[in-house]
Amino acid sequence: MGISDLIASFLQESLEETDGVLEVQRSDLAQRFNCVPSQINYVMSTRFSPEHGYIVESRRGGNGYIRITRVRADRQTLLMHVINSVGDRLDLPSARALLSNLVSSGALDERVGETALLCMGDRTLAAVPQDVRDLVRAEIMKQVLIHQISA
Amino acid sequence: MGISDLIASFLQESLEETDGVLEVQRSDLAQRFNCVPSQINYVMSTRFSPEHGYIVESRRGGNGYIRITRVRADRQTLLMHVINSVGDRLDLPSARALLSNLVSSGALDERVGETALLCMGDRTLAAVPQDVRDLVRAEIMKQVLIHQISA
DNA sequence: TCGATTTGGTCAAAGAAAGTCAAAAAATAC
DNA sequence: GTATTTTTTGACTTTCTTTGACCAAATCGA
Repeated sequence: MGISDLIASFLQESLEETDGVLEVQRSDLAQRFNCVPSQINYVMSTRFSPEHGYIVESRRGGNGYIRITRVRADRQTLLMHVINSVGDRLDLPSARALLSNLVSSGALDERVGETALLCMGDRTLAAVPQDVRDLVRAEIMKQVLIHQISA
Repeated sequence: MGISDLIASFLQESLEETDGVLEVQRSDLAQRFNCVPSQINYVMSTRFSPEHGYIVESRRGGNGYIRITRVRADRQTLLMHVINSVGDRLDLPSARALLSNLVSSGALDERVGETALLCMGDRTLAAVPQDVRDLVRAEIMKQVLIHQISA
C-alpha cells in the first residue's frame, strides 16, 4: 500500500467513527503521514470524488479546513446510469427528455429538473458560442445529477 | 474557528435576541475579542454585507456606533431585488452569497439554489471562455430567479 | 469658534491556509 | 524489457485572515 492508500483508509475509518462527516487540516494530515500537503489534494481527487460517493469542501486562509462528507447511495442507480450515458455533448431536446424522465420516475425533484433545464436554455447560454453550448449542457447535466446523488 | 468567525457568530446571536437590530461600539467589540479595531470592519464587510442580508450603518466621534440591521422582505421583493441588483456579470463568490441568502431567508428552495449554483460552477463552465463565464452566471441567476417568481 | 478628544474608516503588508500543475519516480501492464 | 498509468514531490499561485499605521468625522469644552 502506498501513502495515498494509507491516507484514504485512515480517512475512511475516521468517517466511520464520525458518522460520515469529517473536517481535517491539510497540513496536519500531511505531517501525520509525512508527505507533502499537495498529496492530500491528490487523495481527495482520486478517492473522494463525487463519483466515489463523497463531497469535499474546503476553505483557505487562517483556520482553513477540508471537509469530507460521505453520501449515502441508494435510489441513485438511476441517476448514475444517466450520468454515465451522457457524453461530452448534449443537445437541448435530449436534455429535456432525460430530465423529464428522471422527474416522472421520481428520481429527481421537479424544481431541480426545471432549474437545470433553465440553466441549459438557449437564452441563458446566449453568451456562449454556439459550438460550445452542448458541451456546457453536458457538464450541467452531469454536475447536477452527481450532486443529486447526495441530496 | 478563527476570530472573525467568532465575532460574526456572536453578532448573529445578539441579532437573534434583539430582533434584527444591533448597535455596538467598534473598540468595545475589538477589546472583547482581543483584536485590533479594524478587524471589526473586516468582519462587517465579509459577513454582514448587503449580499449577506444586512445593512450596516455607523457614526464616528463621541458616542459613535456601528449599527447592524438584518433585512427581511417577502419572497417576491427579495427575488426582484436580487434580479435587479445583478448586472451583466456576476462572479462566483457573489452568486454563492446571493443564493445562500435567498435560501436562508426562505425565498428560494434549497434544492433550486444548489442546482443553480452547480450550473454556475467553474467546473460546469469549463468549456466557456473565462471572460464569458461571468456573463453566463448573471444570465443563469436571472433566468432562474425570474422563473421562481412565478413558481 | 476652534482645537482636542473620541470615535470609526481605509488600505496595504504580513501571515496562514489550501489549490494547481507538471516533472520525477514508482508501479503495472503488455 | 519497454510502455503506460499511477503516485509522489515541490515550486508557484490564490484565497482568506490578521495587524497596524495613518485618515476622517463627530463631539465637547474653552
